[in-house]
Amino acid sequence: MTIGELARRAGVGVETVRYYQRRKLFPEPARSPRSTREYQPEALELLRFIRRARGLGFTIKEIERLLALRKSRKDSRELIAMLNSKAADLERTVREAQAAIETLREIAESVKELPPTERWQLFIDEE
Amino acid sequence: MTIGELARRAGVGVETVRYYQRRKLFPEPARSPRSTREYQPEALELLRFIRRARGLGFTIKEIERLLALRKSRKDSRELIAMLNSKAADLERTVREAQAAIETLREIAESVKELPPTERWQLFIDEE
DNA sequence: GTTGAGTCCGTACCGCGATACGGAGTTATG
DNA sequence: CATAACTCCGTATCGCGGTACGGACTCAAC
Repeated sequence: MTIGELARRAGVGVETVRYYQRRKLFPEPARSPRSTREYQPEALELLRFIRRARGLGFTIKEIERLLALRKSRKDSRELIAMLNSKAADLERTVREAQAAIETLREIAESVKELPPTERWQLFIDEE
Repeated sequence: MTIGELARRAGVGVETVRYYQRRKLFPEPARSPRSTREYQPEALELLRFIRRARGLGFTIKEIERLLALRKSRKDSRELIAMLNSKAADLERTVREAQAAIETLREIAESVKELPPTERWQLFIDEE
């Protein structure tokens, strides 16, 4: 598989694959005689893994760790810890976003009732 | 008020205030004879407004627009539209985060039951 | 035989929001 | 009168995750 085909099948850009390789997320594959990268099917799996993990909110640094765990095939404790901790991060994100949504709705409601001069006070956060 | 006092009272860093001024979010105040910035109380209000808007998820570009609206004291339609649109963005964020949380929980569950070799398949996103 | 698509490489740049640095000047306190 | 605490300014750097560029190459189809 060439880099273009790999990227297309994994749903990422060619430059992204090269970027992951620079970041050492992704091993440099063997080269063909004409020096183009030759990917094995496992590379596609790996790239999909990365894409999925990104989609779940893992950073590249965290994915490095996930990949190391995957390779070492040790016990699953750390993996489970990472999954739970990421879920907890996202719970916090959700709570914060929900609080912001509520505030936005409140402001929107009040704006309708207030004259232009007072309207903007709503935005001002004391403390 | 000096920049340091302003920043402290608004809960941001001195460099952040200077940054906002560079970005034209925040007007350059008058200067004292010794060339330090002299802020009026309104500056504190303004900075708190900005901090609040940031906390609600508005980008600096969006805040520029909010500030323009605030200044122009026109009707509130655009303001309300921005509030609703930001709330909608956040709703999407919430939904995405919740979906990710669910997936993470599912993976965590399944990981416990699977041998090391199959454990990682869970992560791989087809398509 | 040339056009187009793909690939190679290094490096630069993007958006976002800050944050840090360093050398110089001013002011209050001891 | 010196030490600390501010402030000034321009510019550089950070973290994050890419994305783009440009010149050179190989290859298949027409």
